[in-house]
Amino acid sequence: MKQISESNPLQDFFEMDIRPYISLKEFEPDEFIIREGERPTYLYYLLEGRAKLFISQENGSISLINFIEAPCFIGEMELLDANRLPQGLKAISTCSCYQIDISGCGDRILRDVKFLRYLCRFLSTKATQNTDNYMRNQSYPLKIRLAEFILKMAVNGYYREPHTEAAEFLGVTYRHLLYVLAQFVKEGILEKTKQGYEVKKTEALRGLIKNEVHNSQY
Amino acid sequence: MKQISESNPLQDFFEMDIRPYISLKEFEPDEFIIREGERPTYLYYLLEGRAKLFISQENGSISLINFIEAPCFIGEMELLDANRLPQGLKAISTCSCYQIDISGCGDRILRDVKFLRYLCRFLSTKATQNTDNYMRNQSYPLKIRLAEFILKMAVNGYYREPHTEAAEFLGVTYRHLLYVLAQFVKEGILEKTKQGYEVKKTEALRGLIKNEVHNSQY
DNA sequence: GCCTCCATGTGAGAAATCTCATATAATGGA
DNA sequence: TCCATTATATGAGATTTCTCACATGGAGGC
Repeated sequence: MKQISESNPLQDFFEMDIRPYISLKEFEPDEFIIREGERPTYLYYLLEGRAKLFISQENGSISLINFIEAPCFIGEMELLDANRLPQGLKAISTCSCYQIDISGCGDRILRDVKFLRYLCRFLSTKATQNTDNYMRNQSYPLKIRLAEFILKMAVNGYYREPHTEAAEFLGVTYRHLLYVLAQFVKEGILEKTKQGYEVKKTEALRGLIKNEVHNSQY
Repeated sequence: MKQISESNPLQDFFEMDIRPYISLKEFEPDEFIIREGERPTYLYYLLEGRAKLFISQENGSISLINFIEAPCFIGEMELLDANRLPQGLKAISTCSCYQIDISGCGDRILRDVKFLRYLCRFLSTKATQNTDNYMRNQSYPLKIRLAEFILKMAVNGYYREPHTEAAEFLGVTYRHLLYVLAQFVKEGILEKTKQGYEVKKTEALRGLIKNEVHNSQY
């Protein structure tokens, strides 16, 4: 955790001098960036890496609900709305972030017009992208969505998500997920090992996605 | 279009005095609130009514992409980002709005901390809701999603969306949409007339949705 | 009027997905 | 250790949804 002193790209998002509050922070794969229900003491800006958002249901089970991809802010919702209960966020790959100590400057950030404007633009752009994404995705068969999912979740060439979690996220039954995974294994795209499913043909997965996207332009 | 002079609920969202720029405006069903590609001259706040968001594809066809429901701002994305090309928005039911003349105060609004903060909170809450909604929906069979869709789209008890548009929005084939609509007719939930499908059993549609939501809590 | 285009509508078989039943590890308490 | 719970795994039949083929009707251009 070293201090940033010189010019910093993050400074572009603010009118105030944010640099005194910034430090660098890395999270290892599977490490929690934010624990569910625990109010974060930092506002993060994810420079590199992927993370997954969780929420736990009334019945106690945990659900994967979304992905976070660099570059973007993390924890801005909790900063904006003190009443919102934070969702859990866990690193997929190594995540390097700037962390901004909001205990020192949270109220000033919330009066920084440049930052608020940037955030509004970012959030509305993301909303549009999310909608597009949902619309595009909903008509694809599991084979395609699973291909995307595996590529997003794989670390060092290995896919090792719990099937129950994946099935819920993908909106299909456990049974059917297993069925399609078995197809991938039969086609030699995946190989089952003790460390998880090894991705043998990344290109085949990418191909599935690309073809489907293009076919849908009818 | 009458002037608002006394206290106004919209004022709560702003630090500046917004009242001089506000007027009331009503849109009839099927009337465009924003035409695609045409930069709106007002920021709207929808008080009552429902509207649908459109976008036209590269190939010239038009796609329904989302719903807007009161109360919420309309046109805030275009205000925030002058480069964004506006999506089309059409009233489903009668929509009453406040309209804020941004030619007179757009730059002041964009420096209004209270407004920007409200908008950030609103956008992030909406993003969360959208995600939840999408997650919940994706696993439902068409029967359920169509029930919701019909309830949202019906005006005065009549559903009359073009099937091509509806099928695309719901992410199913035209063929299958027709099949499920025919089921609804057979069950006496809908009745086909020259003015569109008449909704005969609103409660049956609501029941479909509710049951499915509850069943999914396993 | 005639032609084209597109939305509407129907049938039949195939593919995707679900339900249910059942069995075997793996995991976490008591 | 043993038990209870949960994740993993597979089979078989039912339901949902898709594909494709084809027919009809309306709207606009000429």
